[in-house]
Amino acid sequence: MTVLLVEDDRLLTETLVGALELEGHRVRHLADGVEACAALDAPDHGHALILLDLNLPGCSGLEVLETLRRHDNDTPVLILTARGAVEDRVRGLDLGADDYLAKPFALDELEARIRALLRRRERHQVLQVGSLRFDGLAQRFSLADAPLSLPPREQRLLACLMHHAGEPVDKARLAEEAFQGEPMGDNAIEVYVHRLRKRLGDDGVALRTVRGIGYLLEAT
Amino acid sequence: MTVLLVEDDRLLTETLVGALELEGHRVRHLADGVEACAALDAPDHGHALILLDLNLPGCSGLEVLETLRRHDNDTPVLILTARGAVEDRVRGLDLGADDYLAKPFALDELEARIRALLRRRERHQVLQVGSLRFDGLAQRFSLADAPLSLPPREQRLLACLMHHAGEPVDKARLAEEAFQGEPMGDNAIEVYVHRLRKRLGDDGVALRTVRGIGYLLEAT
DNA sequence: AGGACGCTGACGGCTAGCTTACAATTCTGT
DNA sequence: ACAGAATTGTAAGCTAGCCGTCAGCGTCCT
Repeated sequence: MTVLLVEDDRLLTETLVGALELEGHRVRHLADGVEACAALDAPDHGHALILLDLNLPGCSGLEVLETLRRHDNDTPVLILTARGAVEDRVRGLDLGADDYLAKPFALDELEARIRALLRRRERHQVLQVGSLRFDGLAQRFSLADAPLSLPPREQRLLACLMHHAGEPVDKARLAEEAFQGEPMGDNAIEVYVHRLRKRLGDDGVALRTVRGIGYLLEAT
Repeated sequence: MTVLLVEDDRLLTETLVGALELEGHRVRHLADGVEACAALDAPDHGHALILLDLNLPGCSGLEVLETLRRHDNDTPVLILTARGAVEDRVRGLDLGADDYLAKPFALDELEARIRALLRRRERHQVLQVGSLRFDGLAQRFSLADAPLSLPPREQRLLACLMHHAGEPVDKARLAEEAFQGEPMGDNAIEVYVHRLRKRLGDDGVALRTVRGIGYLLEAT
């Protein structure tokens, strides 16, 4: 899962992207409020955390946040705001932001808050479908109580399917959530699904294809 | 199912009622907050959707909404509010409204939101006719407790028929709702109905034809 | 009877999805 | 740094089964 950074200051953006990637996060960046609203329009957009500047071109960060919460999306949001803009901060928290940080801030401080938010989130993330389990904290899978090691892309794909276990997920969505817009061949998803199926075998969990719709993970 | 419109502006009301009925909705209208509270007092008031103006005589729309949710009623609510009344809007969403629209708005926009809300609702609904069930979330059918896998067009056709179970649906409507204006032979619906009948067999549900009118799905 | 409407089975084009193979890239251990 | 292994992206062929159409037949109404 990636971190979404919504920030228009170019210098700060570069600093943050660098620092976050060094910490091992994958980062997606948007500089415009309208763009951000659009990107967050899908019910599940595949971000683990959103860093949100309130002072944006296009539409304000508060509107972005409002849009997000209106979609019943509870992705943790950390607000970045100018020191002294108390009012905005308060409104942000009212709208369901999870934390805030006043600029300028120390990078260490930011990283600590991010870790805290992600930990809080992931602790809830032990998913199970049939005999397949996913430990969100350790980012590891096990199948029939045996650890299952997967290459990164297959991990992300499977995690995404587990998140939506029991309901079909269409390919476009899988591509977006698991591979975050990285360019890819038109049958890449199919190939990965094929590889995943080989690994999963027939051990109490099935990756069914729903023709014309997408794929669906379910217990057997 | 009907749409309930709670709105005191007479002109707007007339426009909306006209537009909604043109879209095929049955509309009930109340102009007063107190009346609305009373009407929504029953746990199931039989409305599919509520369009709620916040600025009402009697008692405010927010109170209506609060009443509604206090009764554990999760009917989708779309708030209509004056542009700029951000605070009310936010409170509305907090109280469990599903969406809002700032006046003045384009009718197209309203209709799009309504469709979205109703669709979202349907997606989480489980329909049942005789021994035939449709799980809206998983987009899957089961017949006599056995999973029934259908090709996409047949799925859409059957879903549409189940949605109007017990009442006849004419072919033009089926074509429109299930196939969304895609071009098709004049015989296509009949062929699909035929294929569906073969799959459904005689397992407690029948797809009767009402000559000159259309088709009708019912339990046997 | 005659016509309109609906039913049914069959056929062929076509597309979505599956599978395999292979080259490019990245990872890993020495 | 190097070789070998694993992962990744792409292409190509294959298949099942969906989709649309048609022609022929049955059924209902007047």
